[in-house]
Amino acid sequence: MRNAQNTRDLILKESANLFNTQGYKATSISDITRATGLTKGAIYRHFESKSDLEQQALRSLGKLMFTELGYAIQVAPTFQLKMDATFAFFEKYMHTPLYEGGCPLMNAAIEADDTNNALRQQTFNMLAQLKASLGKIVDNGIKNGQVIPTVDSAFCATIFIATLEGGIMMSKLERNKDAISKTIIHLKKLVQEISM
Amino acid sequence: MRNAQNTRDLILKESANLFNTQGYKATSISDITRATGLTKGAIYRHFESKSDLEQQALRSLGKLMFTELGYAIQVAPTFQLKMDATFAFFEKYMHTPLYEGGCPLMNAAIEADDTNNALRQQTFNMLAQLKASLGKIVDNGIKNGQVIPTVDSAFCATIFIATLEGGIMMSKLERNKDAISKTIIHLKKLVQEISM
DNA sequence: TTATTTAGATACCAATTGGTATCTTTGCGT
DNA sequence: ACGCAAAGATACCAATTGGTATCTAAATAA
Repeated sequence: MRNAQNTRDLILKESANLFNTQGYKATSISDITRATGLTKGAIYRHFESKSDLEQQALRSLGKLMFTELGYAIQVAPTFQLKMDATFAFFEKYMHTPLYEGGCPLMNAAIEADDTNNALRQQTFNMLAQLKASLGKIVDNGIKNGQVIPTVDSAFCATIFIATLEGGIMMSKLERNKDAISKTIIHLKKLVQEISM
Repeated sequence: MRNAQNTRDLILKESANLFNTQGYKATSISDITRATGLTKGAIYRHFESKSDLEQQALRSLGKLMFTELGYAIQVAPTFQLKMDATFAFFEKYMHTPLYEGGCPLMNAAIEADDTNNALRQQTFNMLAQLKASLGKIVDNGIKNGQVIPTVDSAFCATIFIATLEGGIMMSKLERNKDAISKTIIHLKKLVQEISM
């Protein structure tokens, strides 16, 4: 055929981009036809409904994010370097973003109210995964004698995520790296404090 | 007449509520007629366009926020108590919110892309005002010998805002106070560190 | 080469969007 | 009591929404 997999990927990629920049509700099927050069018929052949497409698009954004971040963390050998890699990943949202429109987790979290429970649930899971990832870095740091043993890994993970996400939000609004850079400087100090 | 000011206030209040919970683009004029019990005719008599209403609604949310926060800060006598009041204000988003839907600054910041420049500009100004407010607390703290003089007030303000906003986002998504509470504990430690 | 499956295009649908023109009602000043 | 201006209701508009039924074209299997 005209390669179903390729067009599916194209739809997913373009719609994910639009959803993450304009918002899920605010992006129409027509927007997606324009971005892909396809027609409605093609889109509805590959996806059951707009809601289905939204969920799959967010899933693909999440996969992209966790793949990239996970790799960056994995290749860094020590606790401090793993944290540096994490910070670098989030700072990248400003100059060479993996996807446009900022952090898909935050975007979906803000938009997905009670009217879009599927999206909310998915975003909730993304956050849980991110917390687990960062928590594990700290826990491994403790195991490896790089982090003070009394440190609360879940607490740290929450602080890291909240601060970074808030920094991205501010930097996106102000259209410069100032806020995210400051938050990272602050978090690096925190990393120092819990290191041994 | 049927009290123009009252209906204007009603429209503003209900639309602000809807905008802040569902989003600006996602809230239709019909939603607002339903919430107010008025008709389109009434709404378009008081507001030029939906965009006009959006801006005025955000302005009223901002005013509400800064009035409440400003007062809480003002009545607190010392640096540390002013910061405590600020934290308490943000923590309140979870149990007895001043308005539904979380922080209007963050909501508008995430939604207002390049397609809604009026809203973006306004949100930008709100953030600047918040940064100035918190920065001033620190600066006054320095003047009054309550904060270490070498502390960078703009830096602190950015950290405070980013961390709090990120915490609110997480807590709203997780539907419990865990994240915001943790971020506040963390920020209080920071306050301690810069105090003298 | 031909038949069959299937990817994608076209043309439609009712419902909803933001917005407007017009009509009715209400309350105030006289 | 009455007239008038303002407040709000009603009825419409074209454009767009998500979604579907149908049609055409392309690729594979025979």
